Amino acid sequence: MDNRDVAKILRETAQLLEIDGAIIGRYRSYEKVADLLGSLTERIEDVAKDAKKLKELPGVGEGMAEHINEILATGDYGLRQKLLKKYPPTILQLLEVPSLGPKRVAFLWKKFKCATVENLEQLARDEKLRDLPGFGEKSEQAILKGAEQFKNLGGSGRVQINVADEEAQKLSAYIAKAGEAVESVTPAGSLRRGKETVGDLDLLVTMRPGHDGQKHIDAVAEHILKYQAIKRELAHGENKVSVLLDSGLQVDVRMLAQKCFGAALLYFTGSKQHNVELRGRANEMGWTLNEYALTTLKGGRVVARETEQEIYAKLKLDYIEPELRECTGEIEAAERHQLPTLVQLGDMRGDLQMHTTASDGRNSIEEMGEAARKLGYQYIALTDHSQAVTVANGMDEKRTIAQIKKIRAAQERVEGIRLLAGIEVDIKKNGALDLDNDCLAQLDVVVASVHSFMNMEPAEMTDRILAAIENPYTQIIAHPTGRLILRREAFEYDMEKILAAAAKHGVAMECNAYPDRLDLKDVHLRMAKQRGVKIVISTDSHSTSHLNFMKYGVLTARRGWIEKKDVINALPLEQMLAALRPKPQNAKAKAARRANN
DNA sequence: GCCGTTTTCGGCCCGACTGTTTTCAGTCG
Repeated sequence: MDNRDVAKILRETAQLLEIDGAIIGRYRSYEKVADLLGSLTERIEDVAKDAKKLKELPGVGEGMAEHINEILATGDYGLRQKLLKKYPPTILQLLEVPSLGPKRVAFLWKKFKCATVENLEQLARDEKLRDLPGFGEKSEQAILKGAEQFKNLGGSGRVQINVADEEAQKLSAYIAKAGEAVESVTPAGSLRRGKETVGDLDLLVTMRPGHDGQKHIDAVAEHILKYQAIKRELAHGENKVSVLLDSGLQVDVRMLAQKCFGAALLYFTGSKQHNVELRGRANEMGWTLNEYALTTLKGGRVVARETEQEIYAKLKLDYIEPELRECTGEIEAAERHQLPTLVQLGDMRGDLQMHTTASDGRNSIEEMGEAARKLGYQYIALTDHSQAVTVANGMDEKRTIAQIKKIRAAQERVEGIRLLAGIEVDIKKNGALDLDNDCLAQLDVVVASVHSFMNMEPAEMTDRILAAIENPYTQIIAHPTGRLILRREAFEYDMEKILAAAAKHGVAMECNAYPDRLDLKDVHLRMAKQRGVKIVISTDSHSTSHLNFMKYGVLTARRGWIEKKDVINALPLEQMLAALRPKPQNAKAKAARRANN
């Protein structure tokens, strides 16, 4: 069982306990451990082998340790099963419906034995909810809308980071035009933390001093509500506007005085768990922290509020980058001045995976080179597909050799950037690479990846990737887990074994920056770093515009605590080439190289 | 169920917003 499976069982237990009316602390304790598992880099199965180590996890005591062991041993948990005899499993769906929480769900069950979204919708349509205590006509309407939304979004309701990022940019630009009262518009929330998917968008609007009265705030709110892409207004308070955009993305915009910006940015950036920790720390120091300020517990005197930096400093912490704020050890590291210096977009010197018209890309070698040069890169690798990927017009040995020549010829015409001849060679079902050694030896960069037989048994898939890593021509494993965000699960295999082999053989693991992939993901990148595996951040571009996806790869790497020194393509050309695994050079390849130099 | 330089019992982050209230409960982030 992996951490996610255990976390799911614990989270469901927490939800069922809450519906069942358990006291707050009891279900919170289950929630807390479920959250912890979501970000734990070690496998809980391994941790649990050592009883002492298991109980050292924050929030895991005698009882919880036993429950975890039960889950690992039996695949389920007695209390969860017991609660599911009392309530049907579908009752958990109801919690996903906006405007319904555990109290109302419990009430609807008690009153109507209602446990499905369909049943709920029927009750709302039959106007059976409006006369219930605590309900009314409006809540009935809200439930009806919520049920519809639940069905449309398949329950997930999250969008890829690039979608949220683009919406944020458009809306921010629009809000900035509200007039001179608006000083700045800043995205917070999971978008600022660089999470791979975003549930809803948080925008902070600071008001210019002297223009921050209610009258000005109301005017800005009015302006926002006239934004053309709004599907529905969800809430409108004194300093907050919530809307649903046509794209299905929910946006919360908060207007605030400039002097509170730091406290608000910290608060609304999250994560929730990070904030809880900070507030606890503030309390211990005799202060209280909320979205307006860090203030003294007694007397409410303001200690800090204008910038996040000031607040962290008062809490005796180094500044913590938003991408690290997931409560996975960043606060302890900040206390000990041991935070990593995260890689930045500006550190990137080149891009080592992209496609051209030779396979399934939309642009030529020259066009990709020109576009990359404009981004300030020193080098790129053109890595079209190999023959096994027939749908993408993959190249056999002959075409690959011809493509190398074309790239060398293009280099003559494109100045100011080095064009490296690469390949994205397919890892076949048996782990062999899809092109012969003579061909691979002539390439500057060999990127290997899986595009077929994705549903293999974990042990088989592990062996397959291991074979690819052990092949002396493999330098980079691209999109190592094959996941497509919100669409396809990652391959199941033994990540520990794969990373150990990559470290041993000097094979770099890719952080694929394409926003549908972001693969390796944050947790795996951190595991890779801890094991000394080198990282490559590449866009996998299929057109010149995709080259801009690099920022999402960098964000993901930052969430994995990756530093500039961990990233091969943050190195200048010669050093980057030296950092790639050296390939065996056969006589044919040497001759080909001599002819080119 | 966890946890403790105030506590081994009694708390568990906390404020905004909504809709239903005539002082508050539930939801949300």
